[in-house]
Amino acid sequence: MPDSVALDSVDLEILRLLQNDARTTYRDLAAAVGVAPSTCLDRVSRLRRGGVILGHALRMDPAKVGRPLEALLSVQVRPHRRELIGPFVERVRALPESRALFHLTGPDDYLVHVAVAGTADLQRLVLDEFTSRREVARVETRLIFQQWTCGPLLPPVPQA
Amino acid sequence: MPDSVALDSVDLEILRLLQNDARTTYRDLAAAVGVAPSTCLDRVSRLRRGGVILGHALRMDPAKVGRPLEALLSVQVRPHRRELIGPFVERVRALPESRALFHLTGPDDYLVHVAVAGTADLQRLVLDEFTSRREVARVETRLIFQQWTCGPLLPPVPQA
DNA sequence: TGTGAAAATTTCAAATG
DNA sequence: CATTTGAAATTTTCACA
Repeated sequence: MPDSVALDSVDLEILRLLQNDARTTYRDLAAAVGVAPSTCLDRVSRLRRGGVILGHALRMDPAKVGRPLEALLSVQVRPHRRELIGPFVERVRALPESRALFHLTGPDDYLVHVAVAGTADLQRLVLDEFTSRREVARVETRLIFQQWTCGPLLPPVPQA
Repeated sequence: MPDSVALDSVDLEILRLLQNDARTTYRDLAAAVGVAPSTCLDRVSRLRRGGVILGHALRMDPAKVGRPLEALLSVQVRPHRRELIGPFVERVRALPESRALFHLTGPDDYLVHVAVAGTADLQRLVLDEFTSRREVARVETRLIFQQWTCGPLLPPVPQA
């Protein structure tokens, strides 16, 4: 599978519309883009097969399911070797509190985005699932006041 | 709209399945959960109206659209006053490179998740869109080696 | 890529327990 | 009164032009 995929203006417009609402019908896509619905189906199938579209995700409000507090945990794993970080990553991913996990450059190796019931739940999570582990050298906790999604992801404009 | 919503086992199972694949049909949901398809439609409509389901998002691979490098930017905005941070947030959200934006506790006020074409593009972004701004006091850049999504978001288990 | 028809799904009103 | 039934409306899907 090639690293990047050739996308024409029809593909780009379809991606833009689907990022706005992933449930847009082929009929509506077709009307907006100016091609036949079956062409939209073909384009979307191609984008899926090409790996441009990875899937469809449900956007949920964590607060509405009893997790009104979100936080980012910066975690140092020491020693930072493969035999330790593999299990660490899988354990973190399996936590019901985890929303996303990043492996980063810099002094803090991992960033974990979590959603919890409150500060007590957050304290329990940090103490029981992170700092109590031998491979976890340090955890820094920052609360999320607010978060925003951003505009559609599109190819960079070629610099002149 | 209430802060949280009463969810029975049917709702929870539907949410779990839809988080796994948001395109699961009502027919398949119904078969898996053990109710009629129309009941699934009713439950999902309710979850949408109740704000539990915020929408359906397309998961895309940034690398496939010419943005193979991702990074997190920690940004200090000084002075941290409403009349400065409102425009800052809107400008950042409108950048084609921005994927997500967080307002955090701690010394770094904002975290910006960006996807760029390469290190040159990242340098341009940091210099032209962040450090050149008067209200931006400091930017710290960390590259993302790898990222993972996590298991389904479900209500916390009541502590005994 | 479009046409048009078949298959599947979504949606809803009425019936059911 | 939430759920199911059953049918209509819509969408998805595909063979062929």
